[in-house]
Amino acid sequence: MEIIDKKSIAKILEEYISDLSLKQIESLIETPPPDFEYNYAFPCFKLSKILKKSPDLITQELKEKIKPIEFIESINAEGPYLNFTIKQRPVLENIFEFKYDYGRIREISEKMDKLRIVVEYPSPNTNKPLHFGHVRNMVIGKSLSNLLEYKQHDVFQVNLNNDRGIHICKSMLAYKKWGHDKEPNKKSDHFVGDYYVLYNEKSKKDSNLDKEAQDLLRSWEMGDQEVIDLWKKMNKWAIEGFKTTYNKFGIKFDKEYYESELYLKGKEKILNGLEKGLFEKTKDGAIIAKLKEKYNLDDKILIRSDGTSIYITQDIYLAYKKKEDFNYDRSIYIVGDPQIQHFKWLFAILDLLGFKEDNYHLSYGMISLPSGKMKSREGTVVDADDVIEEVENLALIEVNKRYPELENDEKKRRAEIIGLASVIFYLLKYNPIKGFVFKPDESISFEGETGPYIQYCYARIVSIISKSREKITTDINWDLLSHEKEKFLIKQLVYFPEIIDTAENTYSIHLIPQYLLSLCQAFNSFYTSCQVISNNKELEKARLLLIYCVQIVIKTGLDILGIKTLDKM
RNA sequence: GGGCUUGUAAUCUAGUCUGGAUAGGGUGCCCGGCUUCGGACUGGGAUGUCGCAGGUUCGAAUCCUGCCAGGCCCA
Repeated sequence: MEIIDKKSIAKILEEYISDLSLKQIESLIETPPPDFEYNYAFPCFKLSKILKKSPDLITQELKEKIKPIEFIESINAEGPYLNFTIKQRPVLENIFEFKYDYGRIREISEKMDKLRIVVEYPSPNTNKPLHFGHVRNMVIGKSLSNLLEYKQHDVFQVNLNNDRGIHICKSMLAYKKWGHDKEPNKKSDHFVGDYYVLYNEKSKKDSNLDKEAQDLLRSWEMGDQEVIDLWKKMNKWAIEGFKTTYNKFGIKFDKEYYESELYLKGKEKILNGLEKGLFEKTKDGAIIAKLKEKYNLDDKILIRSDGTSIYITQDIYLAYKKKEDFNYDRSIYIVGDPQIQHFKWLFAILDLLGFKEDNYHLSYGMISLPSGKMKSREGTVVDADDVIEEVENLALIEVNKRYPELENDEKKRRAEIIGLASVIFYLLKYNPIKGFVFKPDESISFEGETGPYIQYCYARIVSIISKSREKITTDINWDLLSHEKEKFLIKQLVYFPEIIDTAENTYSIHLIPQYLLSLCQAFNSFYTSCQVISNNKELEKARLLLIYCVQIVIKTGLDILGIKTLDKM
């Protein structure tokens, strides 16, 4: 067994290039444009500068020096590029042998270090249901967790419920005034959210309400039993409602934190830091962190002059708490980009306190509507559950069109899987840094670069395999996979492990959907020009192996994204 | 006022970290492909000042500087 990837190519080159390190060589290796048959290319421009020779000449010389390698089909000098073509056989043999592990073939064979990683998401407020922005957060958090787990790390998924503060008091006040002790007659987080919207409607006309909400918050802080009971009841509804939505996406938390239990904590850490001279006290008595010199950040107030602490104090506490709970090597926060500054401060202050852990804020852009920002207080949001339901209904219509005779339960099962795939894939295929405008009609589709496109490809493969009477084996005539489409398809398969690797190292989940699209495009193109089942049984066996390998890779990729496959769709 | 970030065809987007082969895809538009394994598919075509202007370089969508526009954060 020979692992085939960029690293393997770099190792070969290392023997012949003394002027560059292995790492440098690896980072120079690139993937040639699609219509080149080569799998990898090494451009010799850098060497040309060092050696003061023309890149073309260096390429030529390298080509002549390099001895034949087991898994390399051919090495080609083309201008300044040294091109490598991989043999097909070891690629398909690796996939066939490693199956689901193919994407982590190095970790499995070389026993890499395991890390303990905490991923925190989606951390909602408990006064209103989840909206589409939360869905983006959830699918990023979930798929990243899946990816890290796939790469053999111990992953702990945690959630921070923002369950206290003025926002929840507003919902509580509205319920108190107009709720008449009703029990939820709909999904319970939506029930709670209705009162939040109601509050904001009423408060436009009645300015006293804001004062009453503040009073309610004060009573809560004083521990007024009646208020606490109401607060508990409504939070329970909200959180129970969320759980149903989390379940849809297969999300389960190892631990849930509650702001109400944390918000007073962290003060001692600050006071401790003050004693050690890490922070400063201003004239009016506030405590601040001076971060300009060391971190090039603005000063940050930690405790106000009236002694009340602010939001960041509890996050400082929570960082320590998570360390205590999970003894992590790395802690990742999935939080939207409005909070970028907040996390810069948080990490700087933690660093100042001597808490030198590997913290990372994975931020993502906000989703807005054609009419502008989503505003939950006005109810102008894309509701998470609504979108999911809508997409599932669309999928049901499609399933109905194709299979009117199916049992209703089966139709629904398929529609749910297809609909979710569409949503998840749509949210994960773009670079998370970009915000975007959600247009319901255009955004969720089943055609083109979509989840169902990938699922369809998978179902086609399943269908062919089930129709063939041949056994899938690596005992095939390797010379038969010579069609241009076959070569191109195998070329895509080679890249899977390093795509997974880059996705992990740079937290770039979107590389996986992008990769699956190119793989499936390659498959569909192969499909239209190459018949698998045929009278030529040797050819059938060879192609069967090929599509079986494609199936494994698709399945592995979709699994990481949290998308289910269907044998029939 | 300070900081972060985005700008690629009608439209959405990959590529930008680490400069390198013809800027890849999708939607929409035009013309094709099912008596062959699933047409949620596929073959071809038209559409580009890679925001603008300089600079660095043999070579810039990619790096640097300035400007313009959007988003966010801080004050």
